[in-house]
Amino acid sequence: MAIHKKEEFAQKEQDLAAFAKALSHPARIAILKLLAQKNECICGELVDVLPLAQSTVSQHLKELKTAGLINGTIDGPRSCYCINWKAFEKFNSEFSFLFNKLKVQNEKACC
Amino acid sequence: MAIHKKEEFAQKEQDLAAFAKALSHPARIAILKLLAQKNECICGELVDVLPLAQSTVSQHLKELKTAGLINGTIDGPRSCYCINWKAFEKFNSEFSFLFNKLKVQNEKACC
DNA sequence: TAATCTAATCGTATATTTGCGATAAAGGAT
DNA sequence: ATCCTTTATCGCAAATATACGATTAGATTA
Repeated sequence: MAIHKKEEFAQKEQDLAAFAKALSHPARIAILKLLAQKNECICGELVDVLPLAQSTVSQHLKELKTAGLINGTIDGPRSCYCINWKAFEKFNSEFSFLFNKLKVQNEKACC
Repeated sequence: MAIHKKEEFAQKEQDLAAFAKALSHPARIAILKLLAQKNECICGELVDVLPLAQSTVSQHLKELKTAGLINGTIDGPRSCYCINWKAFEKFNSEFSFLFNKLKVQNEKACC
């Protein structure tokens, strides 16, 4: 892939794609589910539950954090994570908007 | 990546991840938008609008089709595409379900 | 201070994705 | 039958993603 083409698309399309990309691995879906099953931040624990090495889990967490889907705070020698609802809702509504818009415009889709 | 780890996660998590993966490139988001702006199937046209070579567009279409997000029919020497609403709605509602479920369980998220 | 514990980062190997040009396949036009 | 048009596929190169062990960094404990 000699040339980057992603930049040539609209910013909104890039943002949606980046959001989807963050969700595009089962490990990251699983992490989000685990973060949701607790009503407090999770410090560690993820490595024990997931079938992955500590470094790999840390890498997935970093990706989710970079994408803005989770927050991480340092608590002594640990790191605690929870879902960033604001960003999450934002992207969810953007997706819903796209999907609903598509649906309305295409009720008589052909094939 | 010597070993495949994706298979060790729950099927539902794999399905959601696969859906997100299909949406994880701006070109594919753009294709879906273009398919939605017409009330009929698009035969060609996509290559003229997108900043990509014909073979690359064809490849993205194949990925969307493999993921089940679009339908394709052959019309003489052309191929026509439109969105597969059934699959699209299914995944959308699954995502919404996941997100809403998370939201309800986590109204007092901490960080 | 030294030992320990947790988590991030580094280095590396391998797999996958992205992109293009070239080619093939298949129907329509001359 | 021969050309043309359209689209899929092949083959390749380069970039990214995935995963792990080893190491580092930072804080708590003995």
